[in-house]
Amino acid sequence: MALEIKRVGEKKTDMKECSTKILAVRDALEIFSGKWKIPIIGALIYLETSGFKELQRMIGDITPKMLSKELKELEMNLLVKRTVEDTRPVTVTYSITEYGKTCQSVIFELYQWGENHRNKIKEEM
Amino acid sequence: MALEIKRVGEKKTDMKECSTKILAVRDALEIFSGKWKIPIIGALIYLETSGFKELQRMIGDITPKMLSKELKELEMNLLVKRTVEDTRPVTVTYSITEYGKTCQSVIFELYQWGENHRNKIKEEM
DNA sequence: CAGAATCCGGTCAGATACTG
DNA sequence: CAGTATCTGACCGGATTCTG
Repeated sequence: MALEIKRVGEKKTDMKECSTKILAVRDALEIFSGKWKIPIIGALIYLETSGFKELQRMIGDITPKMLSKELKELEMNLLVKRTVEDTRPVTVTYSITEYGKTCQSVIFELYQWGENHRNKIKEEM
Repeated sequence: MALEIKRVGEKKTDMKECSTKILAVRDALEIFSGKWKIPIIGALIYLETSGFKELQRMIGDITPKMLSKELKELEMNLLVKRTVEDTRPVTVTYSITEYGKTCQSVIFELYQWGENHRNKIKEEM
């Protein structure tokens, strides 16, 4: 199970081991958080490949600045591939990488939990 | 699979349905993001029940303001229960709820993906 | 002990305008 | 088309101090 900590041994060891795990969780969280990461990933999975403007239209409200920034981060994390074709004017296409597709399972977990949570919270009111 | 969008029918319908899903994902993300949520949940799963100061010591660097704020949010989301015992001085204990434990699976998914991602990124350098 | 109140710098993200 | 540049208000999170 998550964050399970053996109750044997000393506390400090356990908490240290735990901190390392927490770092991994935070890494994952950071990659997906921000207002636009998930929409972008979703759109790219849907479109498979897309230009900048097309992507912007698909997502809706995002400003070019934000789109550019988020795409850079996703690219750094190897989830998205940016390709420049040397036409005139230059054609730039973005596509999701095979590796990028592996995050679908995490996103799906988040979706399920979130969906369930919404109902839970509503019930309680 | 996550964010799967049926390729039949019209785009607008699909994207709208997709937006709703994205909201659920964002809800989940919001609950776990912030610098301290995961450490707090982890500590509470470990301690099962704890006082404010004890929790603060366990987590390490967190200021009382942050701890207080995060605990309130977790309580609002039914993940944490706050109990006040009418002793003198008052004893306040925090514990994880049964429902709170259900997020372990999500956190574990995040942990696994994050851990794997760290290696992936290292490889690439 | 269990917090609340205040101050404050840094980052986030939107609006707008501009470039090649 | 594919972005960059600048300005700005909002918010996050830390430090410190104070209360019952």
